Amino acid sequence: MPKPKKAHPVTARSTHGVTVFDVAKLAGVAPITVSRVMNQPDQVKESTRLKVLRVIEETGYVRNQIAGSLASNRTRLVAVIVPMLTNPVFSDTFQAIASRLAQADYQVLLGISGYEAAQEQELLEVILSRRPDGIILTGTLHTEISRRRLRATGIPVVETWDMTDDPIDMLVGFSHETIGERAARHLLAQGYREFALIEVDDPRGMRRSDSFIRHLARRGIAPVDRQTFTGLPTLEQGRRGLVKLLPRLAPLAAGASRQPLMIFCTSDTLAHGVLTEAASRGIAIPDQAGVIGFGDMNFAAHTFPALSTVRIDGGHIGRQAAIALLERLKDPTGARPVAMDVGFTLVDRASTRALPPEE
Amino acid sequence: MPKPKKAHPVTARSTHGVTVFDVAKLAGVAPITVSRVMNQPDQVKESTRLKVLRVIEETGYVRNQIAGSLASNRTRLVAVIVPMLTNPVFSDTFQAIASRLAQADYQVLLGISGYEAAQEQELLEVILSRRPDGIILTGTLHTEISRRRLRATGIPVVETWDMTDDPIDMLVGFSHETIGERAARHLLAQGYREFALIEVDDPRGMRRSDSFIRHLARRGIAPVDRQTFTGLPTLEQGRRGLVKLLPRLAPLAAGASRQPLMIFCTSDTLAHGVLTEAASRGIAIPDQAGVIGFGDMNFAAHTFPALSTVRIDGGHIGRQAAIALLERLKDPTGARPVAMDVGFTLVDRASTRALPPEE
DNA sequence: CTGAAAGCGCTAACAT
DNA sequence: ATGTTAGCGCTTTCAG
Repeated sequence: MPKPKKAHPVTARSTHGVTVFDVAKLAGVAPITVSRVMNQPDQVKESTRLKVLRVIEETGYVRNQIAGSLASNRTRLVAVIVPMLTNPVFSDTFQAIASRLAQADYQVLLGISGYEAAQEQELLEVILSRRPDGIILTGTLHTEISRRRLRATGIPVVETWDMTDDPIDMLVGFSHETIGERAARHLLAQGYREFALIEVDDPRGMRRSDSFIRHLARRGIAPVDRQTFTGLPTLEQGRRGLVKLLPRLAPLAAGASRQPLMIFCTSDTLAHGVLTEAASRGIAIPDQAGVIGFGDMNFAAHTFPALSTVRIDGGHIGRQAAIALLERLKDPTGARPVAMDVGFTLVDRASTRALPPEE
Repeated sequence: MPKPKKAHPVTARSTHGVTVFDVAKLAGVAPITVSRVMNQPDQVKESTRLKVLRVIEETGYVRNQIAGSLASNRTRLVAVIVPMLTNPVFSDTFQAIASRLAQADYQVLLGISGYEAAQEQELLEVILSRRPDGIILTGTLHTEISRRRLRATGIPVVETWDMTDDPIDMLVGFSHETIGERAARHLLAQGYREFALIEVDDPRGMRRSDSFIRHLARRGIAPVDRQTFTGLPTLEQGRRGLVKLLPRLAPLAAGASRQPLMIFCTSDTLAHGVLTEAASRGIAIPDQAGVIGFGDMNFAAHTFPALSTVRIDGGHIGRQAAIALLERLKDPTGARPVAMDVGFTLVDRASTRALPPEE
């Protein structure tokens, strides 16, 4: 007598669940046919398909994707690493990615890196062990080990929120350098001639700053007063930044006629702090000083005065990243390189203004 | 001659990767020992452990959690379903959950329900097929099928952002009814005697509204002018809501002395719309009308005037939910029921004020 | 269009 | 402290 299989002993091994074998037996077909009903329904005759579907319904069978993934070597899982979800620009990106991928029956595995390349590397280790079909990263600043590992796996990767000449694989973002330069051009065109800068020591933001200053220097404006803080940007730092810049504003307070100072902040949060401190000190924005931020966070339009800023469309980045990845997953062989610049928008609100031409 | 195993043929079946067998052979141990080095390092003698770790390092072995999960029937995956990530309160909750779980070596699988119980049910299907070790849901409004399925699986479930007498399993949230009542009490104590309500047809928000009105009625104040809109709350709806309430404000505009109208909004976004419309019409807040919102979204403190509201600490909910789940996962047998009310805070800002006692 | 056989890579259970 | 055996539940491959 052959030993009975599927005895469902109560151990950690068994899930007591209905399996394809159970469904197959009840439907009078082979397990593989049940599998086909779920994965390639077109290849199954309608009558058989309906029969199987009815049994699935009756038994309450829930497929086991774990087993399926192991056998097929595809997980329908995409891992997304984001620095921080409490920043609305990233949650927009993430939501867009998840929505677009869900439409194509992919699920999203989240990792939060906290802006740390080292933490990202650890996350990647865990993530790779789950064999995602694709990976979407934020930024292009990864450890060399991360880059090597990712390239070695051959898993499609999309880097977002930045541009680089040496992407791991695909790329959807914008150029921090271009933002710095375009902002400088724009503010010069508006008539500003005096500049200061408030930033935190985030490398991406500093690339905007550097580019901003570089362009000003080319136009003969240097040096720029640069207040650099440490860590994630806070309102408090913006306030302190303005306090440090007070000497630059003093001459006007004394009645001397002069151009307003333009304060370039690498984050809306810092800029918001500047506005707050200015209000508390009776410094008139934009008359005594102009302020521009970065991100167009949801409060930017509602500060007083409303904040001029650089808008990044996080949702758009997410959608494009998802689309690029899906394209590749659909046709892994036709791997054209993807490097999409989604650009940005300079948003003029009340915290800056066009100045009358100089005498 | 025995047929050779592990020939790594180039097919969809093989991943060409290093496996535990390869590592085991090179380290001169059995595969299970390699497994133990990764999962129960304490059970392996230090010398063997180091030997195995070195081989792992040298070969660049990346473990396959898919296979591990199938064999051990544990995935170290927690599924989280959120209505919408672009709402900061939910991204706070989600981030807190992901961070806390990551500390305990669990990864997070995201699902976005778009506030739809039907969509949630479909998501659940996909999610259950991945056999998560735990599930965290937003709200308690699920389809009956979802509830049954979840109970049937025996997977630990945490419902959040609400209270109910009949949870699926664990519960971490607050009572919408209590909020309505407490808000009514508070505003009555401040001296308000006339009330209106702007809401959207979200069931959770309407439970706050109903409770608010019920309490006012008990104090002899009825009926309350109730403006109900459809869909997700927008600033625009708030503006239109105030327009509809203009007749209630007219007598005061005509010079008659009377109490300001108190406008209870089920969302900060609606309340913000009211403030915006009021500003554009020269209606004085809080003198002619008081406004209170819900959520304490990040703009609430920065509107003009600053918005009074009901604060929910989304991060706290997320952390507590994660902790409750981890506790259960650590000791599945000692399953005490969890039903934690995290409460809320009434935040008084400039859009409401204590009125002088009536004559 | 359907099926039989053979794993995918790992770990539970039971030795030793 | 380590090893042997036997799957976990599905899908690829190769035949009909």
